Amino acid sequence: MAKGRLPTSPHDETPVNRAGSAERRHSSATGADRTSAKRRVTIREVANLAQVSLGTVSNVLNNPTVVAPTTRKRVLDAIDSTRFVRNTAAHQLRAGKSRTIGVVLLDIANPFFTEIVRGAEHVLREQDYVLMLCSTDESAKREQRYFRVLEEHRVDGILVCPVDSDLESAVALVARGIPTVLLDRDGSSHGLCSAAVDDIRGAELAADHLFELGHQAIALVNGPATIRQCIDRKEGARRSVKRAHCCRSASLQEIVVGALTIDQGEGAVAALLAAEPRPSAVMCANDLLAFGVLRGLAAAGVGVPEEMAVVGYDDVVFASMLSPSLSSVRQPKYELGVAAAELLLEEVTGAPHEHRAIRFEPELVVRASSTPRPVSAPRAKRSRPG
Amino acid sequence: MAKGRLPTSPHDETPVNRAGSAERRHSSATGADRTSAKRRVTIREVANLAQVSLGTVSNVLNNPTVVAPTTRKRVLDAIDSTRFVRNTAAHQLRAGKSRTIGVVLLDIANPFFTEIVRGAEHVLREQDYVLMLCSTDESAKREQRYFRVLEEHRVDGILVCPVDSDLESAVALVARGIPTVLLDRDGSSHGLCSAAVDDIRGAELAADHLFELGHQAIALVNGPATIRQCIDRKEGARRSVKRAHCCRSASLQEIVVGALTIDQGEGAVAALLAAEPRPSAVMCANDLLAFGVLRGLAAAGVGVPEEMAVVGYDDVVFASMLSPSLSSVRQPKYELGVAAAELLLEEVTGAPHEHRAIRFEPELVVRASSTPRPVSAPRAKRSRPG
DNA sequence: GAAAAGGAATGAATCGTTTCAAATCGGGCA
DNA sequence: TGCCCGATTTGAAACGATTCATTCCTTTTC
Repeated sequence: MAKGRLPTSPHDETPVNRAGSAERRHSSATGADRTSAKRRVTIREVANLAQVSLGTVSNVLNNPTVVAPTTRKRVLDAIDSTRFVRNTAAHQLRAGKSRTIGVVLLDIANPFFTEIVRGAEHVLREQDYVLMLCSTDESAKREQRYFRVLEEHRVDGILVCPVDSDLESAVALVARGIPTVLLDRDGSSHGLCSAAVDDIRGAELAADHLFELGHQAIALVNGPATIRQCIDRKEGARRSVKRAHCCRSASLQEIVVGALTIDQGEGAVAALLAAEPRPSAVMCANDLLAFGVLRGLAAAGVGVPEEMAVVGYDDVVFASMLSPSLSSVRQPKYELGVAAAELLLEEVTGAPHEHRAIRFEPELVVRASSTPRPVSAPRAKRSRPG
Repeated sequence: MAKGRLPTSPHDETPVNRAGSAERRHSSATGADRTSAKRRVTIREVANLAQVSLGTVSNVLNNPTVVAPTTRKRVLDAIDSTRFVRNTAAHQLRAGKSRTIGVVLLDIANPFFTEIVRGAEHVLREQDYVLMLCSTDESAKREQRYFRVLEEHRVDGILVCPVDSDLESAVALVARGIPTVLLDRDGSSHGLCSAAVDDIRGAELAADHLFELGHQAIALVNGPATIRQCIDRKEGARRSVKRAHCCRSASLQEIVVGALTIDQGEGAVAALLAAEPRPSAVMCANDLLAFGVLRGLAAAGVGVPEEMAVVGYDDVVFASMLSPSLSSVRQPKYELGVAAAELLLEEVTGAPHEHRAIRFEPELVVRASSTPRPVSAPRAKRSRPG
């Protein structure tokens, strides 16, 4: 059944001299535990032991107040001594709620998304929901498959950062009756709930910053134009160029890569350095791309920021620790997750609720990678205020 | 229902001037879509439309070969036109399999774990399993709660990196009949399946490296002694010290922090600099701690590696990009996830199977943070071979 | 032409809960 | 004593699939 071949990691393309592995078999036999897997305790056995009916046990579980205290205690004792564990599948089948939320995002290895997940998880855990986490790696096909699986599981709702810029896939979910909230993407145009950051504004901040530093030719290392964030960030940069152009020569070149990853960023450096006119500054559609660009520039011996200024997007936690530390557009990641989860919870619980789009403001954090040549700079200070 | 208060992120302790958020309400009403949520299509409706019995539809779904081609086509068409989506809860209730795997790990924001998850997900997705991802943040209580929830959901199996060093919690799972495989932790002593890396050996590599560079007093910034990895890595360091001690003066000081995070690492720097004798090198129980230590040292104006050499553990993808780039003990993360998932799959599918412990070898990657003062070093080269 | 064989399709029973109308109980009141 | 009422408890009917012993047809064989 299990394939013998190890799939190789897309994140570790050059598996140098892969460390060998050793196996150690234990003595314990296989069938033994499997057959001994005692049948699961059901509510019925609890009822028998406690000398009550099925309905009463169910009430103790779901409506404790309606059952007499002495009976309740008897039932609870029986639950303890039988080690009863409620079967969610049966519960769900009858009651129609699964207490499960699907979370579908672009890349689980991106710290930006894990921070969002933390926020969402915090809110949902308190209400006893559990998360089904799915990473699409920006593949629409895989997104489709995950939606299908989540629907089969009858999740109570879905938080999604969609792959495609048209919101069709998300709209389809809602049409099928699944409460859905967009993550990091505005849904007001399609009447969807969402928690997002103004990406156009964020990109404007980044580009304005570069133009203010005196750069004239800047490049944008961008992801696929199917992804909304990429479209918006390009639009923001374009607006900034237009404004800057009125008072001086300003140009924007776009370098499009296949995915928002470190490796793709590194791969973009060749094109970046070959561009005409050669840009003196580059902004990236996200931090992972910027990390890759920094790595590529270092390998090519191009000094940052002296020969090339770099600005990222997301301000993931590692951005401040790079060499050189990376200027970036900060998004309130954790709060984004919290807001989206609360919105979804409203829909799921059927609380009075209007669909709405929560929008956060981005904030530019300037660090060494775009700081005008400090020549004999003191040791880079922590850039985080406070 | 939803709390008004935003929970604050444990990863973002100083929420400077939190960006405000704006809401925009859409016109679409609330009740409307909720009520219009058409009842779900069942297998029965499909049967009616296709003019066959329930059993036949079920067979088309699960045993396509036993039903005649023309009938099969009729049923498949009916499934399409009714947009039927199988209800996993009902399936699970009767068939006893949930096609769901629980993954319980210490910290979802740690790139080390996300890379493991990628590996596991790759294997499990191919077999149509979906992951329930849970992050314990090193809290035994939360781990307990997650185990409970996963058991209620009748997951087919669990991949877990346990919080406590005694493997009680994991053993208990197995005793309750839930196939369980340990992640990044050897289970042979308790007859559990596991995929792990030899942490004692890894720590020895790191410490040996420092002693070979001529350091005599080294420190270990370590996490809670409840966590197995921390215990083993300390043991490895201790063995190395003992060996080094025979030919010269060698000492090891341990600084214990509360969790394996960047912030905790930064917080450990004060103790590190106050230690007597003052260490000239420090190894950390994982990379996130090392990141924090680097940040703290930079803030304190201590030069790395001249005044203090630093070595991390895990070699997460960002380690090579820091300032200075971080020496670290590499673990085959992705492969770890793959191996664990394949092991679990064996148990779950009931394939002939002995419990066994797969063990990978760690590998030291030396970078700038511990490279003997290169004085006028050329621009740091990519440290990754290849 | 009857019997046997085997391929397809059937549908009632079942999985473990929740739900809800009906039965039961125990006083309080006339 | 008899009746009524509210508080508890009961148990059968869902929920939506899967299973499997049967039934129903055709063919094949003798």
